[in-house]
Amino acid sequence: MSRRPTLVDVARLAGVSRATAARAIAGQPTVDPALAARVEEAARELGYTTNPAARALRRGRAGAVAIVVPASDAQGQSGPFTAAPIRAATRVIFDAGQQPVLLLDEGRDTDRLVRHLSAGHVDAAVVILLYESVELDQVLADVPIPVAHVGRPSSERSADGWFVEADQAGGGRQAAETLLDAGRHRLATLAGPDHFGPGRERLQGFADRCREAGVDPGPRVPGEYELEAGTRAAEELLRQRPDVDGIFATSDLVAAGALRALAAAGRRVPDDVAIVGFDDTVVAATSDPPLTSVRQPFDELGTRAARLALALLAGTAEGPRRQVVPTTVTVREST
Amino acid sequence: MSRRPTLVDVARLAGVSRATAARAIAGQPTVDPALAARVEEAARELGYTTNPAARALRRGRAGAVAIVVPASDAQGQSGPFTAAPIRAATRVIFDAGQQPVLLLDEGRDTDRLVRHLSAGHVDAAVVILLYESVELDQVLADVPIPVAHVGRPSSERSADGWFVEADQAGGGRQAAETLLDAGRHRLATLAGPDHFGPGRERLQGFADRCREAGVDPGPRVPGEYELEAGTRAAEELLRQRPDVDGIFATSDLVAAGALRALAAAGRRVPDDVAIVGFDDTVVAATSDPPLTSVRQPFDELGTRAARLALALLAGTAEGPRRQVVPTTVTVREST
DNA sequence: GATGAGCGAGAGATCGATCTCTCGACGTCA
DNA sequence: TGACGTCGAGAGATCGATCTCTCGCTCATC
Repeated sequence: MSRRPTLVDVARLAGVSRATAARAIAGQPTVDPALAARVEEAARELGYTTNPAARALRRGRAGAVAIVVPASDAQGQSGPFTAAPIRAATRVIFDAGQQPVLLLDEGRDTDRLVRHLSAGHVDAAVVILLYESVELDQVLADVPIPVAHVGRPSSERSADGWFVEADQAGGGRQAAETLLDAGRHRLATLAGPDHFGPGRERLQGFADRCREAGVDPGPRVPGEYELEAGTRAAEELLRQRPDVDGIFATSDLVAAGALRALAAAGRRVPDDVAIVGFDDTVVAATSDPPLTSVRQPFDELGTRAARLALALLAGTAEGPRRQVVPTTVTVREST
Repeated sequence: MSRRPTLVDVARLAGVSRATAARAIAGQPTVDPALAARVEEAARELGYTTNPAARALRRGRAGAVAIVVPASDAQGQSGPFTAAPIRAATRVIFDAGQQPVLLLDEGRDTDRLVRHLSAGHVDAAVVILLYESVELDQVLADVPIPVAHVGRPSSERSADGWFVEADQAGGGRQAAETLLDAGRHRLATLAGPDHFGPGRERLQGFADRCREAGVDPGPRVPGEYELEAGTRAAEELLRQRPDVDGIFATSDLVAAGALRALAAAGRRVPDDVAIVGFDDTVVAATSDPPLTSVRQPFDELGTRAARLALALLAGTAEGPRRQVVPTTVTVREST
């Protein structure tokens, strides 16, 4: 019979009691080194591994941490954005000896998610709020386990939660600096939808930095975060400000769309017009010319949020309840 | 005190024994309906949920299924390819009442992965082999839990495993048909690296279909799956076969790169040259013009593999050990 | 030489659900 | 009316690790 060996088997083989075997394996100091060695040897010989379920039951901890992700558009936008923090968080959680459990927030049926998080399946959660996921943080406020969020609180109600987010305004400032450093002064911005808070902050940061430099941030043309929308917005922009020489698009897709309008209008990039995108996605790398883009530190966000969740679980969390991580600029050929 | 309610609490409140309460909650038929109602009422009142650890211990099942993913290039290629099957598998596993546990295969330290899969943390595994992950299927052959793979066996040794894969050759055939239907007969292919088996099959399928139609599949220009490589390969192709009017690129990135070479050479797409990509990634959607591309059924693969893993666990798996799922063609403006 | 401190190890209890075994009650049939 | 069968429900055992409590031994000190 090939039943999995238990601690009893190890103890028997080593000629000690269960308690001693447990102590030896846990590495507790109150064990005679000779006995500990015997136990370890026995464990190795039997191929013993501790039964996670038994440990979980006794300890009252599941030994698992959830990663909650918006499931909305698997193919579309959020894919590239959520993949990085998911992987980073998974790595941290696994390295901490916990099971990373991936949970999808399907939008509808949030109840089920909350129930799962409350039922003892996991000890803590990392919640990725980037894009979509409307007010999930509020729903999760009542969950009886520690939660670390990637993204920003959707309202005051979740102000007592823990958050890790990218410095959106700072990213806007970096975009401004990039254009200013390239000697551009006739600027303009291609905005996203107004309801998207982070997008507004990017623009705010951009405008602030421009004004600090004594430069007019220029007109702000609104639109959706889509390629065609970017093309249309850029066409509109060229009508409003034909002499534009520096554009900040708050999304790579919009920037890529804008490139087409510029090419169609006979403007050379970056000679006539420089353009900076946002997010540094594969689209930025593959557009023609490749886009200079502001990169959000998605891995870093995931890593920090996971560490935060583990620290909350251990009761050792410290520092501010909102961490802001700086963005960086990936320079390519559009500036 | 706010200890989580246990079955004992429910039983006491309902005035029955633990055993009866357990039976009632499990929905077993051998319970007086009146008592069952009382138990359910009590459970609801107390907010009882069964303790997963206790259940796992008693049942000898962890109640979790792993999803193993290559961690290699989080930012790069595999991101878009693995995201879809991950999500699909996650959904299926969660809907089956199990915890989806995400595990990264970091390449090095495969031992740790194997140990985790063998230690009782999970009851089964879905392993995503798409791209990279060399021979992971062989390493996992000895894991004592059922494993369902997405992708193909890397050798004969893993022939007794369970696999779900996309019909690569079929995809190549579809690409050929798309070009033939568009009336193109002066064809050529842009290949990937030779060691990449699925890429070879795509070309084989393409060539087979061409020959069936009595058309020469044309020259095959090799290269890497990268944008610049695509440009260079297309330049070479235009030298080899200046009159080409239909190109099959075995990757969207290569196709997108080729578009640049074609544009530079003054060829209009699709008027002068039609081109079909592979994978239907965001690059296909955002290139200029947008690429017609062969789409691999990544969600379907993930869904099927997860269902397979659950079936293997339940002992109800049937059908062939290798399932092949057809690709589809997403028609855009390049053909 | 005796007492106390300190340390290591064993026995038993515990975590909570679930499975098995047993028993009691009721109904049916001879 | 008595014996047997059926069905529902309770008591206890069990899964395996770990925590607590207690005991015994050794060494040091008076």
